[in-house]
Amino acid sequence: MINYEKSLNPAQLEAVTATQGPVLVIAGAGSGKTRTIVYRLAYLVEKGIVPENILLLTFTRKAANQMLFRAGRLLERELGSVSGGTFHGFCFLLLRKFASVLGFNNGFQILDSGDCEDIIRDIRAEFKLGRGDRSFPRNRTILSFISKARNKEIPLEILIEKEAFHLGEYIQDIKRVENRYTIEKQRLCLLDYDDLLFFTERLLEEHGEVLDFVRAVYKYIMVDEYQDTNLVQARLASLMASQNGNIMVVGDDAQSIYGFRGADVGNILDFPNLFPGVKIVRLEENFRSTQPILDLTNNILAHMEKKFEKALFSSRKDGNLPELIRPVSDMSQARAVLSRIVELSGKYPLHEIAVLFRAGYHSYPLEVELNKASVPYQKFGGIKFSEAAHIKDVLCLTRMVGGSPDLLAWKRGLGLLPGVGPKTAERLYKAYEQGQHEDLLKFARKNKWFAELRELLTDLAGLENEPSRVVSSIIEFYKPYLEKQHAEDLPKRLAGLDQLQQIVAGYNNLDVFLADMVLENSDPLGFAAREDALVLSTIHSAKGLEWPAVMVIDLVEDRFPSRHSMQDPGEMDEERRLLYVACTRAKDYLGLFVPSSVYHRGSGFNQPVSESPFISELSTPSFCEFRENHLGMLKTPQSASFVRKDLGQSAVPASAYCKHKIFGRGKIVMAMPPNKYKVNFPGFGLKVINSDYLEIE
DNA sequence: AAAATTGACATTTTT
DNA sequence: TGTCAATTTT
Repeated sequence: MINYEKSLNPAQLEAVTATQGPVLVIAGAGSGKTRTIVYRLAYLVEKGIVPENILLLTFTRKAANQMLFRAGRLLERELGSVSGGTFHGFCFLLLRKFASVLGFNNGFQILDSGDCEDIIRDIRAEFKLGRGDRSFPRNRTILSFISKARNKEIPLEILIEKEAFHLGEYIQDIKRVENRYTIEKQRLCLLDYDDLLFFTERLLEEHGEVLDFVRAVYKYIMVDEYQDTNLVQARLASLMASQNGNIMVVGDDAQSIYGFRGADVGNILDFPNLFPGVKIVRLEENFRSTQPILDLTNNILAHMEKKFEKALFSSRKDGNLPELIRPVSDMSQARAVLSRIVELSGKYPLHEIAVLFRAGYHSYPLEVELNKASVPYQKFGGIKFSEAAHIKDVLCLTRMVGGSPDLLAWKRGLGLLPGVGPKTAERLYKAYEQGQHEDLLKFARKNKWFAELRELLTDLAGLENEPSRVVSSIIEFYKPYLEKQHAEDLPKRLAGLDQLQQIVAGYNNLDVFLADMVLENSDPLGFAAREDALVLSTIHSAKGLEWPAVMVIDLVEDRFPSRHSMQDPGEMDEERRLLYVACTRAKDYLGLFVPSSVYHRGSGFNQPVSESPFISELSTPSFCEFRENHLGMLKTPQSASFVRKDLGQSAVPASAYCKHKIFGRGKIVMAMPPNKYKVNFPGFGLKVINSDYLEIE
């Protein structure tokens, strides 16, 4: 038996043991949210609930797997029979099971964003929209507005009026595209991400027997990261749970960072109205970060326009102040980060150090430095593995193996063959769809590459349950094309194909594999993070994770907050929450980097940039500041330390960050520490510059 | 109709 | 940085 009282604090215990009826858990960052869910899973099973009756919806499948693994370890049994995953993944499985109910007799395919763009491109060509008009919105832009309008459930024209006024003149054209897009998807049995959710809702609402089935199976529902659900997801959850009301949702409004995708903080705030009699539990004790780090994050939160009071406190009272480092440029920033990493790696293994940033490309200069220094790293976020051109090629060829016709896959797959372009590909597809095999045969006699592909597809037909064999054959077929097309970075791409083979080895069904490749962005090598690699990640992909040492880079205007968000105060708040999420990932060390200039593509020079307003607005310095001198690097005294006045004699080992090689010589300007700290730099002169800064000579 | 070439351009975040 | 669309050549 598990001793819950001993392992959990009172609030956590309350959330764990409230198994009947609706529960809302407001879980501050680092408050043991995952622990609570894990123990609750175990508790339910110990109380005799059959694992099959539990549904755990999380933001990534990786998170779900981890929780199931940990609960299983507590119980000393496998919990694989709990259903867990993302909303989208769950919806896919449900729709697949009941595809025929919705009229998809030959199944359906899931579209990734590249597929969707292809459809939009065709529609634009057909309507001859935006020919020669350079300001006509890009396909990607059109698509993102269509999706956003759907997610927010507001008409497209209103969304565009509100968020993209400059596109006003194109509203009618975009609406035409939207209509056609919907029709086209239906015709080809294709579902995009949003369709998965809306079709599932329709399935449950219009088919009572399906709803009854779902309710009978999933008697206990838990939803993690509820602050990032959108309207239809919230409706799905309540639809499935409303009969017996055994639903627990967990979230933190301060960490809502997916508004751009239609996530609605209102969901978590409205939950009590949706389920009257809900039990509300607040987890406010932070087990992750040291108090100086929490002081900084509370400081960030204090500037929120819309404030929800939250009093996070830590039992880890000691610890270093977060540091703020101002390198002269982004290149210099990369070197400074590298130098910190080298130093931190004496204390922590590489995979316990993370560098976080706002957008995928912000890490490029750093990646160059890491490669030069042969520091292994693993990057999360940015481009999706399955959307890299070569992976996508292989996946499309694989899609052609399944029996059901798939126009997009045919177009891309056949387009690889010499002598075949869009027109021919479409012609061949039509022939295939209508069973005119003679036409295909005729072309095969003319084009040996097509003949070869046809033969391969025939050989692989019927191997739906051995996806691994299918994919390896496809890869062998594809390799010559890869060599021809991507000769420059061949080794990297070949390695990617190897990875793909490793991934597919874990599947026994081709369709499920293909769907997962579209639905599962997280790490390509499964849920085992590499043990020996530094972590680079966008902040969005860092959600829910934690590291002993965290660095946040590019805290400058236009990058963080992103230039796009500057107009709307609501989006500004979301950016601020994003910084909050980034900083609350840190357990012991937090480093914030503000380069004074960044490389500007257009001019080819470094342009000066000002610091992020989120840094300027921090009222009292919650950090120790270092400024890089233009003459070179600065050296800090090794014996420097901060002494907490209220702790008497015991010195805080601030020297840990005062001996960096990058700070080679010159002067240091640092922030005046908060009142309760006293600076102690033996052997060095301290000069007060103003009420905010000290200079050390 | 397909392939090669040029020229412009735009870059958040993710299921 | 590479991606995307328009243009020219095969």
